[in-house]
Amino acid sequence: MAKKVSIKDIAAAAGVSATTVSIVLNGRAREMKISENMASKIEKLAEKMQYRPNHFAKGLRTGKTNTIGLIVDDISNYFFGHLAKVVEEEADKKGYTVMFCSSENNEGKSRNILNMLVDKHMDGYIIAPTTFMLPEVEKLIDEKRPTVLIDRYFPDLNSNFVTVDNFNGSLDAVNHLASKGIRKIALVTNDTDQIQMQQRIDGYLEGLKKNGLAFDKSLVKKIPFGWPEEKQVKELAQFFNRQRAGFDAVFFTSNNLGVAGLEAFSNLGINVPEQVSVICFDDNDLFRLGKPGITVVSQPIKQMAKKAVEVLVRQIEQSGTEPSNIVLATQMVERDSVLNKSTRNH
Amino acid sequence: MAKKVSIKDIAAAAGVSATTVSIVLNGRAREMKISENMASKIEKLAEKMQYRPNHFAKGLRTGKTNTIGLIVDDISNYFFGHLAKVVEEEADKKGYTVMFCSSENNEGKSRNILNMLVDKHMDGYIIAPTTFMLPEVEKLIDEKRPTVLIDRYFPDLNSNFVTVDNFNGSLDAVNHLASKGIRKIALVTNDTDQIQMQQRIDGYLEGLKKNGLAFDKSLVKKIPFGWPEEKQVKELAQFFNRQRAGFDAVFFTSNNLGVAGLEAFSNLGINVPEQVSVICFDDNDLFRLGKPGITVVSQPIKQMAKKAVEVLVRQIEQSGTEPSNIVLATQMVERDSVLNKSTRNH
DNA sequence: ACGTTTTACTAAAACGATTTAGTAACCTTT
DNA sequence: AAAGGTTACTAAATCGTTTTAGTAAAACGT
Repeated sequence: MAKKVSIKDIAAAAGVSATTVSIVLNGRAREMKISENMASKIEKLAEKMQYRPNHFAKGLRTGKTNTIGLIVDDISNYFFGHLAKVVEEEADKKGYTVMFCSSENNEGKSRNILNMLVDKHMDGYIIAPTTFMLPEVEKLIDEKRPTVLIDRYFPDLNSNFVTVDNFNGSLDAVNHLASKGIRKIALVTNDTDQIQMQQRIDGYLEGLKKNGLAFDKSLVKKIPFGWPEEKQVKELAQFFNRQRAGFDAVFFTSNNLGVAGLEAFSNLGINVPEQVSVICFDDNDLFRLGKPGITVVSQPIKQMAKKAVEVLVRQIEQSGTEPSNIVLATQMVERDSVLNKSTRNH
Repeated sequence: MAKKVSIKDIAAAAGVSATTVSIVLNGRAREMKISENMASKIEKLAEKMQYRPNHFAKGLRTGKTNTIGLIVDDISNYFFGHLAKVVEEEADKKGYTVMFCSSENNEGKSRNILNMLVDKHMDGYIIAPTTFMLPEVEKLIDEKRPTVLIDRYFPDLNSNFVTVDNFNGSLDAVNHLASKGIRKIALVTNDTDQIQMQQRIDGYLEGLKKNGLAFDKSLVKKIPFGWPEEKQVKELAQFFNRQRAGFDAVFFTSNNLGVAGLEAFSNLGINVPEQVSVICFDDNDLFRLGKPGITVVSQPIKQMAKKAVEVLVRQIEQSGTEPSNIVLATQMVERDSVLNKSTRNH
């Protein structure tokens, strides 16, 4: 059971003090006027003795962990899973590991998670914040801890964030539907008051207005966040069934709502796009490869993650930079879920 | 800028020594004969002063982090994403957070990751090991670090693991196809020598044999692991095109191969199941909700994750338990991707 | 050849907890 | 009332680093 080698063991082996070893292994040999000979001797010894610095001791002195905390709603969600992957990749490139937690959009859990991460001294935080987290996030920023919000943000909080242009994305979607002669567009969204959802709804409203379409409250369905999928499907099936004649298209504001919606249509025997057109904010494998392909407003996930890590690491390594507010463009990806009605209408 | 409160601050406020405070806050007051009065006074003070123990100092003394490391191939993959989610949930219930890394089935990265995690003193490890990781995993176990392998394992290594019955899952798949009168079954798998893939292949082979079907080497396609999806699709399209007449069904040994395969069929204009039947090991949203629904051998992801955490935490908290080898059953989920040919043949 | 600078290091404190080895003061017991 | 036990604490060491404040010896400038 080879005992862990410490800096002292190396010091003893090299016949010098721990200080010298520490200096050399932190690459400050030149700066601290340690002789070339001694430096390379120590480096070789460290290598040979398989020295690995003790993370706790180092952290205790320096406060650094080389770890960033990532908080998302749900790691198993297509969007967040892919986000997380790129965050991890990019972080790794810059020498950081990532600790992730799912908030499940749950008040208690959101808070606990953040406290836990702070206790564990993350060097920085990338957070898709739930609305409950406002006080905690505020505190984080007050305390000058490097933080980047992602996917959504708090309008009244001056923080780093990376989002997409939700408003124009939704507007594009409605314009697209309208351009195909569709006039009755239902909206399926969730009941969180997260800003990105609000913006998507606003985009929808603006789209209706711009295209001279009436807003019909009965065509808006809000699904409580966090419901299990089957429950969402049931609820949507009921809604669709009740409003059957009332709409020609449905705009879903998130990819998991879209999935539930498609399942509901399938259960009801409603065909897409023959009986109803569908468009969804955010993409996934099902939309891309399923039959029919679902037309979506796709988000540049990779870019979002990359930017977030970039901004965060910059902030970690040279604090005091101004908050970056990054808003990326979405992209409409036309597939087969929207039927052209304009021939009929015009 | 409120300075962090330490145990000493509380000690000072309570007029006692740091020792006493430490004892009380670790719940050992009774055991150590600290008076009720003093104990509750200290607890109240800790609360009021918002004391949070320093993770590094604690770790330095005790070696514990309350963190478990999770290594998967790719967190954005449906299977691993869902696995990770449940791991996180279960770990959270038991007071642990999880740090995750994607190995990307890459030799260098696999090793680095594991070293990094060990450096950061995870209390335990849940690993979907790449074959390269054998030496590292061996070392982990030698050093008595709590470790559970998941999804796959090393046959020659006596370790905890949680897998599914890959052999019988595949056998079921082939039996199912055969029962529908299908006789020419192609196999699409990857080129890793991970045991779960090997077992799935073995199950396929056994299935052929049991059903009196000839093994045709030209109907087996191995896709190099880690190729970008488009490349996989191209390669598969080529393969399918070349062997067009040679097979009636394809058995995919993993869910991402299945996705690529469906895309290839779609690109070639080949219809499932009219022109080719499809069955896949492992499920996802596309298979479940796409048209046609894909018949799959589904894995009990939740259960796997739960078991893994359970076994790991047991090992962490009372070391010296015998390794658990847990093999869970798979389940065939019949959908619409397999055409019944038996009426024609018999 | 004298004072100053530079070189090449080191001793000890500090980070914030836990743990070991005590020790007064009080309480029993005989 | 002396011996022994219990109660309710504490001082100091320790974990493994980094950092501050040195110091002896060599080199340099004049």
